Amino acid sequence: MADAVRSERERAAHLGPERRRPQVLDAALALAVHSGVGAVTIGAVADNLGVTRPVVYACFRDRAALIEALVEREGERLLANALAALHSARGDDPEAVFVRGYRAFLDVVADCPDAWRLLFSTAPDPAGADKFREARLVMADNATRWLRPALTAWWDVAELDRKLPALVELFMSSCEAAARSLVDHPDGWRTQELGELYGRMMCRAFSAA
Amino acid sequence: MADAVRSERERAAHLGPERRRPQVLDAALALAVHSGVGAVTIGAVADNLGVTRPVVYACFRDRAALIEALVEREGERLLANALAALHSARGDDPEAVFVRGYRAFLDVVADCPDAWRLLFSTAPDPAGADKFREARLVMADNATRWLRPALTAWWDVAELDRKLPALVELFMSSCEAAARSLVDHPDGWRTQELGELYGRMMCRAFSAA
DNA sequence: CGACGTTACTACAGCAATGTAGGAATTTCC
DNA sequence: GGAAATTCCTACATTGCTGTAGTAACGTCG
Repeated sequence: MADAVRSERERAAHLGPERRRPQVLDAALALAVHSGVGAVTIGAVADNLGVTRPVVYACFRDRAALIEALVEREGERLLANALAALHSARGDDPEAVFVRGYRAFLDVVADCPDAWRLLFSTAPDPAGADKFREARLVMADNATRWLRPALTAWWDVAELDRKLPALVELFMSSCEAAARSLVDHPDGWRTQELGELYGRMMCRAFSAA
Repeated sequence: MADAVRSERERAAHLGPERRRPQVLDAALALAVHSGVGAVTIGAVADNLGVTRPVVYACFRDRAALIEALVEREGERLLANALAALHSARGDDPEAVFVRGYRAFLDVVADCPDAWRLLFSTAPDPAGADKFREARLVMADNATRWLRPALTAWWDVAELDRKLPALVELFMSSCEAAARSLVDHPDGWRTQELGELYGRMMCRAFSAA
Protein backbone atom coordinates (compact mmCIF):
# COMPACT_ATOMS: atom_id res chain seq x y z
CA MET A 1 0.00 0.00 0.00
CA ALA A 2 1.30 3.44 -0.82
CA ASP A 3 1.59 5.85 2.06
CA ALA A 4 -0.68 8.38 0.42
CA VAL A 5 -2.86 7.71 -2.57
CA ARG A 6 -1.53 10.64 -4.54
CA SER A 7 0.21 12.63 -1.93
CA GLU A 8 -1.13 16.10 -1.35
CA ARG A 9 1.61 16.56 1.16
CA GLU A 10 4.77 18.58 0.57
CA ARG A 11 7.89 16.56 0.14
CA ALA A 12 9.53 16.34 3.57
CA ALA A 13 12.65 18.32 4.38
CA HIS A 14 16.09 16.86 3.64
CA LEU A 15 17.24 16.23 7.17
CA GLY A 16 18.98 12.88 7.01
CA PRO A 17 19.00 10.08 9.59
CA GLU A 18 21.06 11.87 12.21
CA ARG A 19 18.81 14.88 12.53
CA ARG A 20 15.65 12.89 11.81
CA ARG A 21 16.14 10.30 14.54
CA PRO A 22 15.06 12.41 17.52
CA GLN A 23 11.94 13.48 15.64
CA VAL A 24 11.11 9.84 14.98
CA LEU A 25 11.47 9.06 18.66
CA ASP A 26 9.25 12.01 19.58
CA ALA A 27 6.53 10.82 17.24
CA ALA A 28 6.85 7.27 18.57
CA LEU A 29 6.60 8.52 22.15
CA ALA A 30 3.45 10.47 21.40
CA LEU A 31 1.88 7.42 19.82
CA ALA A 32 2.92 5.09 22.62
CA VAL A 33 1.55 7.38 25.31
CA HIS A 34 -1.69 8.05 23.50
CA SER A 35 -2.53 4.60 22.17
CA GLY A 36 -0.13 2.15 23.76
CA VAL A 37 3.17 0.73 22.57
CA GLY A 38 1.28 -1.65 20.32
CA ALA A 39 0.21 1.30 18.22
CA VAL A 40 3.82 2.23 17.51
CA THR A 41 4.04 0.80 14.01
CA ILE A 42 6.54 2.06 11.48
CA GLY A 43 3.68 3.27 9.34
CA ALA A 44 1.96 5.16 12.13
CA VAL A 45 5.18 6.84 13.19
CA ALA A 46 5.92 7.84 9.61
CA ASP A 47 2.42 9.26 9.10
CA ASN A 48 2.60 11.16 12.36
CA LEU A 49 5.80 12.70 11.17
CA GLY A 50 4.63 13.51 7.64
CA VAL A 51 7.14 11.14 6.11
CA THR A 52 7.14 7.75 4.41
CA ARG A 53 8.11 4.48 6.03
CA PRO A 54 11.50 4.01 4.40
CA VAL A 55 12.59 7.25 6.02
CA VAL A 56 11.94 5.71 9.40
CA TYR A 57 13.80 2.56 8.39
CA ALA A 58 16.75 4.76 7.53
CA CYS A 59 16.83 5.85 11.19
CA PHE A 60 16.25 2.48 12.86
CA ARG A 61 17.05 -1.01 11.63
CA ASP A 62 13.58 -2.32 12.46
CA ARG A 63 10.62 -1.85 14.76
CA ALA A 64 12.31 -3.55 17.70
CA ALA A 65 15.31 -1.24 17.47
CA LEU A 66 13.01 1.77 17.43
CA ILE A 67 11.14 0.68 20.56
CA GLU A 68 14.36 -0.13 22.35
CA ALA A 69 15.86 3.23 21.51
CA LEU A 70 12.68 4.92 22.71
CA VAL A 71 12.63 3.14 26.04
CA GLU A 72 16.30 3.75 26.50
CA ARG A 73 16.11 7.46 25.81
CA GLU A 74 13.09 8.04 28.04
CA GLY A 75 14.42 5.76 30.75
CA GLU A 76 17.68 7.64 30.94
CA ARG A 77 15.96 10.99 31.01
CA LEU A 78 13.68 9.86 33.80
CA LEU A 79 16.37 8.07 35.76
CA ALA A 80 18.75 10.98 35.76
CA ASN A 81 16.08 13.32 37.05
CA ALA A 82 14.72 10.86 39.58
CA LEU A 83 18.16 10.19 40.97
CA ALA A 84 18.72 13.87 41.45
CA ALA A 85 15.38 14.03 43.24
CA LEU A 86 16.32 11.22 45.61
CA HIS A 87 19.69 12.73 46.36
CA SER A 88 18.06 16.02 47.17
CA ALA A 89 16.05 14.30 49.89
CA ARG A 90 18.43 14.13 52.83
CA GLY A 91 18.31 15.32 56.40
CA ASP A 92 17.53 14.35 59.95
CA ASP A 93 13.78 14.73 60.20
CA PRO A 94 12.20 11.68 58.51
CA GLU A 95 8.93 13.34 57.63
CA ALA A 96 10.65 16.35 56.13
CA VAL A 97 12.89 14.07 54.09
CA PHE A 98 9.97 12.01 52.82
CA VAL A 99 8.04 15.12 51.88
CA ARG A 100 11.00 16.61 50.07
CA GLY A 101 11.53 13.29 48.30
CA TYR A 102 7.98 12.95 47.04
CA ARG A 103 7.87 16.60 46.05
CA ALA A 104 11.07 16.37 44.06
CA PHE A 105 9.87 13.16 42.49
CA LEU A 106 6.54 14.68 41.50
CA ASP A 107 8.33 17.65 40.00
CA VAL A 108 10.25 15.23 37.84
CA VAL A 109 7.08 13.50 36.70
CA ALA A 110 5.39 16.82 36.04
CA ASP A 111 8.42 17.78 33.99
CA CYS A 112 8.37 14.75 31.68
CA PRO A 113 5.05 12.99 32.25
CA ASP A 114 5.23 11.12 28.97
CA ALA A 115 8.44 9.38 29.91
CA TRP A 116 6.73 8.23 33.07
CA ARG A 117 3.64 7.06 31.25
CA LEU A 118 5.70 5.15 28.74
CA LEU A 119 7.63 3.23 31.35
CA PHE A 120 5.02 2.72 34.04
CA SER A 121 1.52 2.90 32.71
CA THR A 122 1.62 1.26 29.31
CA ALA A 123 2.00 -2.23 28.02
CA PRO A 124 5.42 -3.87 28.04
CA ASP A 125 5.52 -4.75 24.35
CA PRO A 126 7.06 -8.07 23.27
CA ALA A 127 9.50 -5.92 21.32
CA GLY A 128 11.43 -3.94 23.92
CA ALA A 129 10.20 -6.09 26.82
CA ASP A 130 13.71 -6.58 28.17
CA LYS A 131 14.48 -2.90 27.93
CA PHE A 132 11.30 -2.16 29.83
CA ARG A 133 12.18 -4.56 32.59
CA GLU A 134 15.69 -3.20 32.74
CA ALA A 135 14.58 0.42 33.03
CA ARG A 136 12.13 -0.43 35.78
CA LEU A 137 14.68 -2.54 37.61
CA VAL A 138 17.16 0.30 37.65
CA MET A 139 14.54 2.53 39.21
CA ALA A 140 13.67 -0.08 41.82
CA ASP A 141 17.34 -0.60 42.55
CA ASN A 142 17.90 3.05 43.23
CA ALA A 143 14.80 3.19 45.39
CA THR A 144 16.18 0.30 47.41
CA ARG A 145 19.50 2.00 47.89
CA TRP A 146 17.72 5.05 49.22
CA LEU A 147 15.25 3.19 51.38
CA ARG A 148 17.54 0.75 53.15
CA PRO A 149 19.75 3.18 55.08
CA ALA A 150 16.74 5.34 55.90
CA LEU A 151 14.86 2.46 57.43
CA THR A 152 17.82 1.24 59.48
CA ALA A 153 18.88 4.65 60.68
CA TRP A 154 15.51 6.00 61.71
CA TRP A 155 13.43 3.06 62.84
CA ASP A 156 15.72 0.08 63.10
CA VAL A 157 13.24 -2.13 61.26
CA ALA A 158 13.38 -5.78 62.29
CA GLU A 159 14.13 -8.43 59.66
CA LEU A 160 14.82 -5.70 57.16
CA ASP A 161 16.44 -7.96 54.60
CA ARG A 162 13.41 -10.17 54.41
CA LYS A 163 10.96 -7.31 54.32
CA LEU A 164 12.88 -5.11 51.93
CA PRO A 165 11.49 -6.50 48.66
CA ALA A 166 7.94 -6.01 49.87
CA LEU A 167 8.77 -2.54 51.14
CA VAL A 168 10.37 -1.52 47.89
CA GLU A 169 7.31 -2.80 46.08
CA LEU A 170 5.12 -0.62 48.25
CA PHE A 171 7.39 2.36 47.81
CA MET A 172 7.43 2.06 44.04
CA SER A 173 3.67 1.63 43.98
CA SER A 174 3.15 4.68 46.13
CA CYS A 175 5.24 6.64 43.68
CA GLU A 176 3.15 5.34 40.82
CA ALA A 177 0.01 6.30 42.71
CA ALA A 178 1.32 9.79 43.33
CA ALA A 179 2.32 10.15 39.71
CA ARG A 180 -1.09 8.94 38.53
CA SER A 181 -2.85 11.36 40.85
CA LEU A 182 -0.82 14.13 39.31
CA VAL A 183 -1.08 13.05 35.71
CA ASP A 184 -4.72 11.99 35.67
CA HIS A 185 -6.19 14.84 37.69
CA PRO A 186 -3.78 17.64 36.94
CA ASP A 187 -6.24 20.32 38.07
CA GLY A 188 -6.89 19.01 41.54
CA TRP A 189 -3.40 19.09 42.99
CA ARG A 190 -0.13 20.89 42.75
CA THR A 191 3.06 18.89 43.15
CA GLN A 192 3.81 20.67 46.42
CA GLU A 193 0.57 19.73 48.18
CA LEU A 194 0.44 16.27 46.76
CA GLY A 195 4.06 15.64 47.71
CA GLU A 196 3.35 16.71 51.24
CA LEU A 197 0.31 14.46 51.56
CA TYR A 198 2.11 11.42 50.20
CA GLY A 199 5.31 12.16 52.07
CA ARG A 200 3.51 12.48 55.38
CA MET A 201 1.47 9.33 54.85
CA MET A 202 4.25 7.11 53.59
CA CYS A 203 6.64 8.30 56.28
CA ARG A 204 4.13 7.07 58.83
CA ALA A 205 3.71 3.84 56.97
CA PHE A 206 7.40 3.02 56.84
CA SER A 207 7.87 4.00 60.45
CA ALA A 208 5.55 1.09 61.25
CA ALA A 209 7.37 -1.42 59.08
CA MET B 1 -1.79 -21.21 6.29
CA ALA B 2 -3.16 -24.53 7.48
CA ASP B 3 -3.22 -25.07 11.24
CA ALA B 4 -0.92 -28.05 11.05
CA VAL B 5 1.05 -29.12 8.04
CA ARG B 6 -0.39 -32.59 8.03
CA SER B 7 -1.86 -32.93 11.42
CA GLU B 8 -0.30 -35.61 13.61
CA ARG B 9 -2.84 -34.68 16.21
CA GLU B 10 -5.94 -36.71 17.04
CA ARG B 11 -9.17 -35.20 15.92
CA ALA B 12 -10.54 -33.14 18.81
CA ALA B 13 -13.53 -34.33 20.83
CA HIS B 14 -17.06 -33.43 19.75
CA LEU B 15 -17.93 -30.99 22.51
CA GLY B 16 -19.80 -28.23 20.76
CA PRO B 17 -19.64 -24.47 21.46
CA GLU B 18 -21.41 -24.57 24.81
CA ARG B 19 -19.04 -26.98 26.45
CA ARG B 20 -16.04 -25.70 24.50
CA ARG B 21 -16.39 -22.06 25.48
CA PRO B 22 -14.97 -22.26 29.02
CA GLN B 23 -11.99 -24.22 27.71
CA VAL B 24 -11.33 -21.49 25.16
CA LEU B 25 -11.41 -18.85 27.90
CA ASP B 26 -9.03 -20.89 30.03
CA ALA B 27 -6.56 -21.18 27.18
CA ALA B 28 -6.90 -17.47 26.43
CA LEU B 29 -6.29 -16.58 30.08
CA ALA B 30 -3.15 -18.68 30.23
CA LEU B 31 -1.84 -16.97 27.12
CA ALA B 32 -2.73 -13.49 28.31
CA VAL B 33 -1.06 -13.97 31.68
CA HIS B 34 2.04 -15.56 30.24
CA SER B 35 2.63 -13.40 27.17
CA GLY B 36 0.30 -10.44 27.40
CA VAL B 37 -3.13 -9.84 25.95
CA GLY B 38 -1.55 -9.06 22.62
CA ALA B 39 -0.55 -12.71 22.35
CA VAL B 40 -4.17 -13.81 22.55
CA THR B 41 -4.71 -14.46 18.86
CA ILE B 42 -7.37 -16.84 17.64
CA GLY B 43 -4.67 -19.06 16.23
CA ALA B 44 -2.64 -19.19 19.43
CA VAL B 45 -5.71 -20.00 21.51
CA ALA B 46 -6.71 -22.74 19.10
CA ASP B 47 -3.22 -24.26 19.12
CA ASN B 48 -3.06 -24.12 22.90
CA LEU B 49 -6.29 -26.02 22.97
CA GLY B 50 -5.39 -28.61 20.35
CA VAL B 51 -8.10 -27.38 18.02
CA THR B 52 -8.36 -25.42 14.78
CA ARG B 53 -9.31 -21.80 14.50
CA PRO B 54 -12.84 -22.20 13.18
CA VAL B 55 -13.66 -24.06 16.37
CA VAL B 56 -12.79 -20.96 18.34
CA TYR B 57 -14.84 -18.82 15.99
CA ALA B 58 -17.78 -21.11 16.72
CA CYS B 59 -17.50 -20.07 20.38
CA PHE B 60 -16.91 -16.34 19.94
CA ARG B 61 -17.94 -14.06 17.11
CA ASP B 62 -14.44 -12.56 16.82
CA ARG B 63 -11.30 -11.76 18.71
CA ALA B 64 -12.78 -8.72 20.44
CA ALA B 65 -15.71 -10.75 21.74
CA LEU B 66 -13.31 -13.35 23.11
CA ILE B 67 -11.22 -10.77 24.97
CA GLU B 68 -14.30 -9.06 26.34
CA ALA B 69 -15.75 -12.33 27.57
CA LEU B 70 -12.43 -13.16 29.20
CA VAL B 71 -12.16 -9.86 31.04
CA GLU B 72 -15.78 -10.10 32.07
CA ARG B 73 -15.48 -13.61 33.47
CA GLU B 74 -12.27 -12.92 35.39
CA GLY B 75 -13.48 -9.53 36.54
CA GLU B 76 -16.63 -10.99 38.00
CA ARG B 77 -14.77 -13.78 39.72
CA LEU B 78 -12.35 -11.33 41.27
CA LEU B 79 -14.98 -8.79 42.21
CA ALA B 80 -17.22 -11.26 43.96
CA ASN B 81 -14.34 -12.53 46.07
CA ALA B 82 -12.91 -9.10 46.76
CA LEU B 83 -16.27 -7.76 47.89
CA ALA B 84 -16.60 -10.59 50.34
CA ALA B 85 -13.10 -9.77 51.59
CA LEU B 86 -13.94 -6.12 52.15
CA HIS B 87 -17.16 -6.93 53.94
CA SER B 88 -15.30 -9.27 56.24
CA ALA B 89 -13.13 -6.35 57.36
CA ARG B 90 -15.24 -4.54 59.93
CA GLY B 91 -14.79 -3.62 63.55
CA ASP B 92 -13.72 -0.88 65.92
CA ASP B 93 -9.94 -1.14 65.98
CA PRO B 94 -8.61 0.46 62.79
CA GLU B 95 -5.39 -1.50 62.64
CA ALA B 96 -7.15 -4.81 63.15
CA VAL B 97 -9.62 -3.93 60.44
CA PHE B 98 -6.89 -2.94 57.99
CA VAL B 99 -4.96 -6.11 58.71
CA ARG B 100 -8.03 -8.28 58.24
CA GLY B 101 -8.82 -6.43 55.04
CA TYR B 102 -5.39 -6.90 53.47
CA ARG B 103 -5.27 -10.49 54.60
CA ALA B 104 -8.64 -11.29 53.09
CA PHE B 105 -7.67 -9.46 49.94
CA LEU B 106 -4.40 -11.36 49.63
CA ASP B 107 -6.22 -14.63 50.13
CA VAL B 108 -8.40 -13.70 47.19
CA VAL B 109 -5.40 -12.92 45.02
CA ALA B 110 -3.66 -16.10 46.09
CA ASP B 111 -6.80 -17.95 45.14
CA CYS B 112 -7.04 -16.64 41.60
CA PRO B 113 -3.74 -14.93 40.82
CA ASP B 114 -4.27 -15.12 37.08
CA ALA B 115 -7.46 -13.12 37.25
CA TRP B 116 -5.54 -10.46 39.14
CA ARG B 117 -2.66 -10.49 36.70
CA LEU B 118 -4.99 -10.22 33.73
CA LEU B 119 -6.77 -7.16 35.06
CA PHE B 120 -3.99 -5.31 36.83
CA SER B 121 -0.59 -6.21 35.51
CA THR B 122 -1.05 -6.65 31.80
CA ALA B 123 -1.60 -4.28 28.94
CA PRO B 124 -5.13 -3.07 28.32
CA ASP B 125 -5.53 -4.25 24.73
CA PRO B 126 -7.24 -1.96 22.21
CA ALA B 127 -9.77 -4.77 21.86
CA GLY B 128 -11.52 -4.98 25.24
CA ALA B 129 -10.11 -1.63 26.42
CA ASP B 130 -13.48 -0.49 27.71
CA LYS B 131 -14.06 -3.73 29.57
CA PHE B 132 -10.66 -3.37 31.20
CA ARG B 133 -11.39 0.17 32.31
CA GLU B 134 -14.80 -0.87 33.53
CA ALA B 135 -13.49 -3.77 35.59
CA ARG B 136 -10.82 -1.61 37.20
CA LEU B 137 -13.31 1.17 37.85
CA VAL B 138 -15.67 -1.17 39.63
CA MET B 139 -12.86 -2.28 41.89
CA ALA B 140 -11.85 1.32 42.63
CA ASP B 141 -15.44 2.25 43.28
CA ASN B 142 -15.82 -0.43 45.89
CA ALA B 143 -12.55 0.58 47.47
CA THR B 144 -13.84 4.13 47.74
CA ARG B 145 -17.08 3.02 49.36
CA TRP B 146 -15.09 1.16 51.97
CA LEU B 147 -12.48 3.83 52.52
CA ARG B 148 -14.67 6.90 52.90
CA PRO B 149 -16.64 5.96 56.03
CA ALA B 150 -13.52 4.51 57.62
CA LEU B 151 -11.58 7.73 57.15
CA THR B 152 -14.39 9.93 58.48
CA ALA B 153 -15.25 7.73 61.44
CA TRP B 154 -11.74 7.07 62.71
CA TRP B 155 -9.65 10.07 61.88
CA ASP B 156 -12.00 12.79 60.70
CA VAL B 157 -9.76 13.60 57.75
CA ALA B 158 -9.90 17.22 56.66
CA GLU B 159 -10.97 18.09 53.10
CA LEU B 160 -11.81 14.47 52.53
CA ASP B 161 -13.69 15.03 49.32
CA ARG B 162 -10.76 16.71 47.68
CA LYS B 163 -8.25 14.17 48.94
CA LEU B 164 -10.31 11.11 48.31
CA PRO B 165 -9.28 10.47 44.69
CA ALA B 166 -5.61 10.61 45.67
CA LEU B 167 -6.24 8.39 48.68
CA VAL B 168 -8.10 5.82 46.62
CA GLU B 169 -5.23 5.85 44.15
CA LEU B 170 -2.80 5.13 46.96
CA PHE B 171 -5.02 2.45 48.42
CA MET B 172 -5.40 0.65 45.11
CA SER B 173 -1.69 0.89 44.46
CA SER B 174 -0.90 -0.54 47.86
CA CYS B 175 -3.15 -3.48 47.03
CA GLU B 176 -1.34 -3.95 43.75
CA ALA B 177 1.97 -3.82 45.57
CA ALA B 178 0.82 -6.40 48.09
CA ALA B 179 -0.49 -8.62 45.32
CA ARG B 180 2.77 -8.32 43.38
CA SER B 181 4.78 -9.14 46.48
CA LEU B 182 2.71 -12.24 46.85
CA VAL B 183 2.64 -13.30 43.25
CA ASP B 184 6.23 -12.51 42.30
CA HIS B 185 7.93 -13.86 45.43
CA PRO B 186 5.54 -16.58 46.50
CA ASP B 187 8.14 -18.27 48.69
CA GLY B 188 9.08 -15.32 50.81
CA TRP B 189 5.75 -14.49 52.39
CA ARG B 190 2.54 -16.08 53.43
CA THR B 191 -0.66 -14.12 52.99
CA GLN B 192 -1.09 -13.83 56.75
CA GLU B 193 2.27 -12.19 57.43
CA LEU B 194 2.18 -10.04 54.36
CA GLY B 195 -1.35 -8.89 55.13
CA GLU B 196 -0.31 -7.92 58.63
CA LEU B 197 2.67 -5.93 57.40
CA TYR B 198 0.70 -4.06 54.79
CA GLY B 199 -2.32 -3.58 57.04
CA ARG B 200 -0.21 -2.12 59.83
CA MET B 201 1.70 0.19 57.52
CA MET B 202 -1.25 1.44 55.51
CA CYS B 203 -3.36 1.96 58.61
CA ARG B 204 -0.66 4.30 59.89
CA ALA B 205 -0.49 6.02 56.53
CA PHE B 206 -4.21 6.73 56.34
CA SER B 207 -4.31 7.86 59.94
CA ALA B 208 -2.01 10.67 58.83
CA ALA B 209 -4.08 11.66 55.82
C1' DC C 1 -28.14 -50.22 10.18
C1' DG C 2 -28.92 -46.02 7.68
C1' DA C 3 -30.08 -41.12 7.38
C1' DC C 4 -29.69 -36.71 9.56
C1' DG C 5 -27.81 -33.11 12.46
C1' DT C 6 -23.73 -31.56 14.81
C1' DT C 7 -18.91 -30.74 15.13
C1' DA C 8 -14.34 -30.25 13.57
C1' DC C 9 -11.02 -29.80 9.66
C1' DT C 10 -8.93 -28.02 5.16
C1' DA C 11 -8.41 -24.32 2.21
C1' DC C 12 -9.05 -19.77 0.74
C1' DA C 13 -9.46 -14.61 0.36
C1' DG C 14 -8.48 -10.16 2.55
C1' DC C 15 -6.04 -6.90 5.25
C1' DA C 16 -2.42 -4.65 7.72
C1' DA C 17 2.23 -4.31 8.84
C1' DT C 18 7.04 -5.48 7.81
C1' DG C 19 11.10 -4.79 5.32
C1' DT C 20 13.47 -3.75 0.58
C1' DA C 21 14.70 -2.12 -4.29
C1' DG C 22 14.97 1.28 -7.59
C1' DG C 23 13.82 5.87 -9.25
C1' DA C 24 12.92 11.02 -8.45
C1' DA C 25 13.77 15.27 -6.00
C1' DT C 26 16.84 18.21 -3.40
C1' DT C 27 21.08 19.93 -1.62
C1' DT C 28 26.06 20.52 -1.90
C1' DC C 29 30.25 21.34 -3.88
C1' DC C 30 33.03 22.54 -7.62
C1' DG D 1 25.44 26.19 -14.06
C1' DG D 2 26.32 21.15 -13.70
C1' DA D 3 27.80 16.76 -11.56
C1' DA D 4 27.74 14.01 -7.29
C1' DA D 5 25.94 12.76 -3.01
C1' DT D 6 22.29 12.64 -0.03
C1' DT D 7 17.62 12.11 1.10
C1' DC D 8 13.03 11.05 0.19
C1' DC D 9 9.23 8.61 -2.38
C1' DT D 10 6.69 4.94 -5.12
C1' DA D 11 6.05 0.22 -5.63
C1' DC D 12 6.68 -4.52 -4.52
C1' DA D 13 7.28 -9.01 -2.14
C1' DT D 14 6.48 -11.32 2.27
C1' DT D 15 4.54 -12.50 6.61
C1' DG D 16 1.00 -13.20 10.14
C1' DC D 17 -3.52 -12.85 11.56
C1' DT D 18 -8.50 -12.41 10.67
C1' DG D 19 -12.67 -14.19 9.25
C1' DT D 20 -15.40 -17.53 5.98
C1' DA D 21 -16.90 -21.35 2.73
C1' DG D 22 -17.10 -25.92 1.80
C1' DT D 23 -16.03 -30.79 3.19
C1' DA D 24 -15.14 -34.83 6.08
C1' DA D 25 -15.75 -37.13 10.54
C1' DC D 26 -18.61 -38.15 14.39
C1' DG D 27 -22.77 -39.21 17.15
C1' DT D 28 -27.63 -40.05 17.59
C1' DC D 29 -32.22 -41.46 16.66
C1' DG D 30 -35.50 -43.67 13.81
